Order: sequence, then structure tokens, then C-alpha cells
Amino acid sequence: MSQDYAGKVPAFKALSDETRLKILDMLSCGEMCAGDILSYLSITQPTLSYHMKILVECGLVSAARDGSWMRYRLDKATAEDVLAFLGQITSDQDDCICYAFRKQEQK
Amino acid sequence: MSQDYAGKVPAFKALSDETRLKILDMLSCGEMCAGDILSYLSITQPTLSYHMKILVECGLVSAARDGSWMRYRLDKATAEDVLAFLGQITSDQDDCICYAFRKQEQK
DNA sequence: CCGAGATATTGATAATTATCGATATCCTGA
DNA sequence: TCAGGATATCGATAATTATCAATATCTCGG
Repeated sequence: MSQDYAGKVPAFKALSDETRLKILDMLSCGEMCAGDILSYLSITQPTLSYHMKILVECGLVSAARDGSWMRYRLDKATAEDVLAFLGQITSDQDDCICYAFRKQEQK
Repeated sequence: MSQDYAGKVPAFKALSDETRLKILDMLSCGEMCAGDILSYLSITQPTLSYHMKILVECGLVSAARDGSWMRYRLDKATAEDVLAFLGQITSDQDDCICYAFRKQEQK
């Protein structure tokens, strides 16, 4: 199998939550600190911290301390990677698993 | 807000499982029936049926009866839609929510 | 219309997830 | 070094998820 399906799961899990989709969109034009993000959402501070951790751990967001603030930034390389993966598995490719399977069947 | 975040969540939930990613990849080159899909996975028949239901309900896969078989097919329009959405929220766009927020702050 | 094969549903269970209040940690300025 | 603001972690809980065995439903051929 040509694809690392399991490796992409954390990113899609991160994307499967409305709050986190909003956060990503907020970060798409530039970095923001936690307090600013929080001010536009109806969740508590610990809940935001939980969501940011998920976004950082899957690589979609990078975090940097700025004094007592945390600055969060969208990691466009990871986003591109997820986009490319999704594009691959939803389009007809020579190296997709169905091709390998069908070759097998023809034996 | 320009985006229907909540509306995209079911599709990303569907994508956040290794088995379902494999199934989508299998379907990317053409339709398959349940039994064939099952033969390439290490899960039981009820579990496959459960996963197929999730993929169909979010629109990423369409299902058609063919006698006693079910033929499943990737819905490329929905896939394109998810791709476009993900592309939008991870790139700098005039109509993204961060822009609206920042305009607000400048008042 | 009956039996067999294909798929779906049900019921149960273990694991994961989202959320919050309380509390801890970290950093800066005085 | 101490207080206060910003963020993270902990502990608890309710909701959701993935999985299976058992069973039901559907469809075709005879």
C-alpha cells in the first residue's frame, strides 16, 4: 500500500471538530495568541488549551511562546500535505491500493 | 462567518479513521461491492456496514443496490467540496473569519 | 414461496472525546 | 521575590465511537 493512512488520521481527527475548524480559519491569515482566539469562541480557557494541543500535536498548528502569551500559527506545509493526501486518495492514481488489488485479481 | 464549519464536520469525522481512508482509496478508481471491499480488510461484515453507512451519510460515497450486492462509489463532487473547503480555511482569503475579526478590532 | 447468500440492524462493551471547574505552572514587571 | 496575568494540566463526567456476535432483512434462483 502506497499510503500512510494511519499517519494521516490525527490530522483528520483534528479537523473533525467545528471549534478547531474555526480556529484554523482564524489562523489562516496570520498568527494569533490564545487569548485572542478565545475571545472569538464560546468555550472556556482550558477547553481552548485542549483544542490547541490537538492542533499542535497533529502538526497543523505550531506554537511559540511570546512572554506569557502563546502565539499560534497555521503550519501551511502540513495543511498542504493533508490536502495532497486527500487529493490522492480521492482521485484515480496508478499507485492506489485498488489498482494493486485489481492486478492481484487478474492472476 | 463565511464558512459552514459544522456542515463539514461529518465528512472530516468520516475521514478520521484508517479503515475508512483505505476504503475511500479503494473506491477512487471505480466502484466496488461490499464483499470485495471486505475481503481486503481485517474487519467483520457488520463493522464494514457501519463504516459504509458513515461514508454514505456524509456524502463521500454513494451506494446502489445491484441485486443482493451493494455497489459503492466515491462521490467525487463531495470530495472536491471537502478539498476546496480545506484549501479555503488554510489559505489567506479575503472572506475568512480572521479578516472580519481584525476589521472589528480596528474600530 | 423457500433457502441461501449478501447486507443491515441491534445490543453490548470498551475506548475515545469534549467539556468544565479547580488548580498548577510559567512569565513579567514592580 | 512576589503578585498577577496567561496558559497548561488534572480529575470528573457525559457523549460519541469502533467493534463484534447475534439476528434481521433483502434478493435471487429454483
